[in-house]
Amino acid sequence: MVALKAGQALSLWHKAMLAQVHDDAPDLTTRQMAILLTIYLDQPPHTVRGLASHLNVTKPVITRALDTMGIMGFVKRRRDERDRRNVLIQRTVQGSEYLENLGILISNEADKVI
Amino acid sequence: MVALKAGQALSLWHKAMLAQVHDDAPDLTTRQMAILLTIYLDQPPHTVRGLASHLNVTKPVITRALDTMGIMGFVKRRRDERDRRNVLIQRTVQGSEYLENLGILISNEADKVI
DNA sequence: CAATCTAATTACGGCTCCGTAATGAGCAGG
DNA sequence: CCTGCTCATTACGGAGCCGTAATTAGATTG
Repeated sequence: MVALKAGQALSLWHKAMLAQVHDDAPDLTTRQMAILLTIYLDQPPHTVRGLASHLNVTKPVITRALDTMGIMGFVKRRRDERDRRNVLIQRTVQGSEYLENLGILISNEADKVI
Repeated sequence: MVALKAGQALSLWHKAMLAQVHDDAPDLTTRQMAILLTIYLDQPPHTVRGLASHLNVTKPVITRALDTMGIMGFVKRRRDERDRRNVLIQRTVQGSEYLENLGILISNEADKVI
């Protein structure tokens, strides 16, 4: 992977967005997507507070996003037994597959950008 | 620009999403972003009907997105004088700057992906 | 020139998200 | 134990987007 110029970056972004819109897959909001990717790409453990501070949003935003993505089956919650105030957010098979497909999709579109 | 593997693509996507969330710039929905990019990257003329068919969404979706992005100053409308039923969607300086910055942002993040 | 077709918009009811503020539950120190 | 603190969630009113259906305005055809 070498330099991606601004124009090519926009073109890639365009294709990826179009693919997302065309897919009638559930489309997450920008915040939800950022949260999901953080959960899957950054080192655990993940807590509501940690995610809120990392993304610089309020905690209810995280709670609601976890609710929504929990229903979608992309994440699940577990109580931290060492400090039961904490909630640990965990990955799921379904979430992994969703992101894997997304990665492939973007990668494929990148190949089409000269 | 050469091969972008799925994992790298996800990482890039992640960073771009995080940057979008951190910026308190107005964050567009996926559909709005797809519409805006189509207007700026594809050949004009652009009409409501054409955009709706290109993105495979209903016309009110386009109308509403144009309303919102019009208020933001990212696009403007003009009547087609040859067939006054049509509305031609046009670019603005502000919209160009917005997308230019977005392209640079993504490009910069791409540089950080090994 | 009336009937018909087409483009875009508006209307409407429903759903989701937002931010702020209040609430519930668990830990910790005196 | 009880007071204070922290973590997460819920409550609430407001705003935006959705899809379907109706509406407005302009073109077209016989």
